[in-house]
Amino acid sequence: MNQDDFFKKLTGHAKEYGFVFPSSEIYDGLSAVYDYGQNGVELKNNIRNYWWKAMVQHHENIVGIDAAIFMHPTTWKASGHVDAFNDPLVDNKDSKKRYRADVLVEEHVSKLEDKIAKEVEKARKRFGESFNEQQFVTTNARVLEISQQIEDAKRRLYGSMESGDMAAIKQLIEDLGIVCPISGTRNWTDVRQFNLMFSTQMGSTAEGASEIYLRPETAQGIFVNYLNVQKTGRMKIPFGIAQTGKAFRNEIVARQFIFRMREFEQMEMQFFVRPGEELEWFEYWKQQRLRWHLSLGIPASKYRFHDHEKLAHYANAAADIEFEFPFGFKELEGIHSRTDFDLGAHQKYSGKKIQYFDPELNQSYVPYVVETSIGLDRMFLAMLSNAYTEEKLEDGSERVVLKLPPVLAPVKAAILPLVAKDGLPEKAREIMEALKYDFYCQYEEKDSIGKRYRRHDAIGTPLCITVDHQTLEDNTVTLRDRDTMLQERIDIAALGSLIGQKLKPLRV
RNA sequence: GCGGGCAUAGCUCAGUGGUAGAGCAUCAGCUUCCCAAGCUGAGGGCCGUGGGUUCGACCCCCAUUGCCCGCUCCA
Repeated sequence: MNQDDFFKKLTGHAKEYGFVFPSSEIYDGLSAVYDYGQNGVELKNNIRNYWWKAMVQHHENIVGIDAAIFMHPTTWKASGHVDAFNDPLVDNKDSKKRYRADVLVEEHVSKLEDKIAKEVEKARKRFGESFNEQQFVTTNARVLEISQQIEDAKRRLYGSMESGDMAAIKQLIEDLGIVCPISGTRNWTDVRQFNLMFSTQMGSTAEGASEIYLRPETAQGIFVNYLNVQKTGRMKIPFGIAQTGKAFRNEIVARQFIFRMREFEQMEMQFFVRPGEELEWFEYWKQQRLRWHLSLGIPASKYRFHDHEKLAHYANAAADIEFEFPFGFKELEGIHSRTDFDLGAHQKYSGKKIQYFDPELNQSYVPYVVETSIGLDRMFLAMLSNAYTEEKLEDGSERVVLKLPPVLAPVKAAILPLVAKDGLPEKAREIMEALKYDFYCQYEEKDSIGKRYRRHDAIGTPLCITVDHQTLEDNTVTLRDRDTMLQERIDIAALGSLIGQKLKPLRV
């Protein structure tokens, strides 16, 4: 099956079985927004819980918070999002390629700088030993002319960026004679600005209202609460603060199902460390986070690290954990060494001293931060796509089964009377009552037993408990395994511990 | 956002310028009872939305929305 067909089947399955619905579908949907259905919300909650337990409850030095989505506007000045998330974009009408307008200008500038370097090299050869580079670049007419062009271009670019004058940037591109590397033409569209942050108004009247943003990342909620948590929790460095929650980005292109949505959920942990030790911790968390993934029993070949060459404005090291989605290896989780950029910026903008007194070193410093940040929706998609399996059975029939890690499966056990009479439903209800406080179980008596098995295969229920006539005689039931379809007869009293056993994560 | 494709029942799809079909699914009854069984019956669609051409449009034309495929960024 090719990637396209597989992905279509996967999204179809997700909808048909109540995992993911297009948002507001009866109104034709809302682009790149999706809703989680009755089974989807269980899977999503289970992933979030599994992460929360591993990060917060299994680490004595990590605590959680739940910060608001609305934050003071200055937060986003300090974080750099107001500036860095404003990309001026321009299309070449002939090649249909899209470029960042500022990058086009900067690349042009670096070409000019190369030209100067070449002039200098030529001159060095010509003058030999007596060559004075400083004197050459300040006097040579050609070099001076190019330098002047560079100066002009930079001044105009940064001036226009600062004032948000998109027309001026387009004029600059035209004046510099920049051509598209693909088509070689100067046939550009207008430069348009895309702010990746959603904004809304806080305050009841339009006049008195102030513009605030919906957070584009949850991390800042942790940074602005650093002092609160450190003091009230008496946290000692190194320590971490974790948070899960919604974030919003007005993506230019948002597609690929729930992989890239405008509203999405992050699971982040910011780990505060001594300056100078951040790269060791960066390595530690890279390995630790991969272990978390592998503990779910997904093959290691599905994961790989991708180290960033180009770093964001706040990072001094960055790596992704990539997962092999149906459409190839894509970023699932990011691990970033964010230095003291964020806390330093908030210290500056807020005027509050954000420092930690380290008794061992007997000195104060702004802590460095190592971030682990995973997309919950992406993890959901990773688990769903890895689990989706179409099997041909020996009798020639087919079944579709979601081989989800049992700990993540929406329903842990289905409780099924073999037939809906002879007192079997009553017995099955008794078992349901006994188990439902520990595990999410579903009772079903409609349709043939085979059909019910297949229905639960399709939503990934790891175990089916079937009550038959023998149950009434000796209190045993059959326990069917989702993956092997094998059944064993066991005592009702043993059900709880057997299900519990099935849900234990791997030790990795 | 730009270019290309698609849009008919819950799902997968047929279909013709003259009032809409199949299989599966759903519901009811009967039958069967350990891996999507059978029989009978029922419900369900202003053919994505809005315009236009036409005596008449699901079909032709235009626009719009959504989805899929490419282009750039990110969790």
